[in-house]
Amino acid sequence: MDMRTKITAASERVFDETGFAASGMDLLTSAAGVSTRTLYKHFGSKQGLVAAVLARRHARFESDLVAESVDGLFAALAVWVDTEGPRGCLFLRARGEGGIADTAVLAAVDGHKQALRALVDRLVAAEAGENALLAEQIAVLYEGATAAAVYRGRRAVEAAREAAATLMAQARSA
Amino acid sequence: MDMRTKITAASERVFDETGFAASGMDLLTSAAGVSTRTLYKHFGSKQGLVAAVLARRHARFESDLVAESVDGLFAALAVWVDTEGPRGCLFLRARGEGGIADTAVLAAVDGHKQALRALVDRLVAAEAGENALLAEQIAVLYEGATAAAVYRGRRAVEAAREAAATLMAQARSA
DNA sequence: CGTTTTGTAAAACGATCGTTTTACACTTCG
DNA sequence: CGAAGTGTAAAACGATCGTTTTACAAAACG
Repeated sequence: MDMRTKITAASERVFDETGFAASGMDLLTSAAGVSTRTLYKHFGSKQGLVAAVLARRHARFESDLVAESVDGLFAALAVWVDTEGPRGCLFLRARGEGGIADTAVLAAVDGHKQALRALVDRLVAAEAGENALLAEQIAVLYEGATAAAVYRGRRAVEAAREAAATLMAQARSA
Repeated sequence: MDMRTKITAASERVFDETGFAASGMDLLTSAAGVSTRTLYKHFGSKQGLVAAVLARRHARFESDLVAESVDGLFAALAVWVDTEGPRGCLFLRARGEGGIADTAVLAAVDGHKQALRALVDRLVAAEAGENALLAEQIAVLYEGATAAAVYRGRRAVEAAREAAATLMAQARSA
């Protein structure tokens, strides 16, 4: 495993569990098992590391969420919540912390959300035809399941999954 | 206006716009127009101020969201987003920052979310009878609208509102 | 073999953090 | 009047922050 992967993998976990601002460089380097100097050689700054972690998160998101249906999207989210734990959307959390939300971070958040939206659009269109409102509703359900799972756990994802199925069926029959 | 209100009102805005960890005490005191000493006399610590701000937020939430229907709940959220701006749920953001999420903060988050859930339960029961799954779905839509509005704006709230209406109608006719 | 690269360990940098303290002004009220 | 209470202004506290630097080890490669 190369250094960049080793460091971003460990940092992703630390940021996710501890928060961005609250994760100091000492914690990040010791979690990755590398020296301060090595980390700075590869990422330049903490903001650079944050951007790299968000890029990794997005790549992981895209490889894990290979859903071919709206229902499969929520099934994949349920698996993610079970295996990674329910800690909300890391992109929105980064954005919400403001102090670390520089231009690169904001661009990473926008890119991720646009990709997610494009996926939802495609799945909805395949099952119920082009329907911008329905796609927005499914996307809101997905976002809500991610956020609500933080304090409601698996139930939130399952409820969102069933709500999505109801909305899709309703749109298909109309 | 008494000191506690003056300080918590200004701090709520600062925390919301800047993030918790990224808002230093200097920024908070100057935004409130008070001295460092006065702030510490009233709140003891930054964590104490955060807890007081979350308590104020919850009180404001309860007085603004006097909804008597599920649809009214989303209508009130639309007004909130229009007037306050879409910056996500302040409670989940506080929780997500980890570094400031002490026991008091976690308790404030839980209390707020349980109150929100109780409100949804009551509104759903009044319109469609006791229905735990439906209430969970409406709550997820509400949470999703709050989160998605950060990058989708008003549209997310309107989509959630219509999705909730569809789910409520479906449940009422079943 | 000698140089370059890539890494570690650890000290040190200035800046900023949350917090405390010192010193002083203005009410309030017995 | 005089004491207590509440406020401001500003310096200073030690701790920690992100970052840079110094010193050195081990492998890679011409």
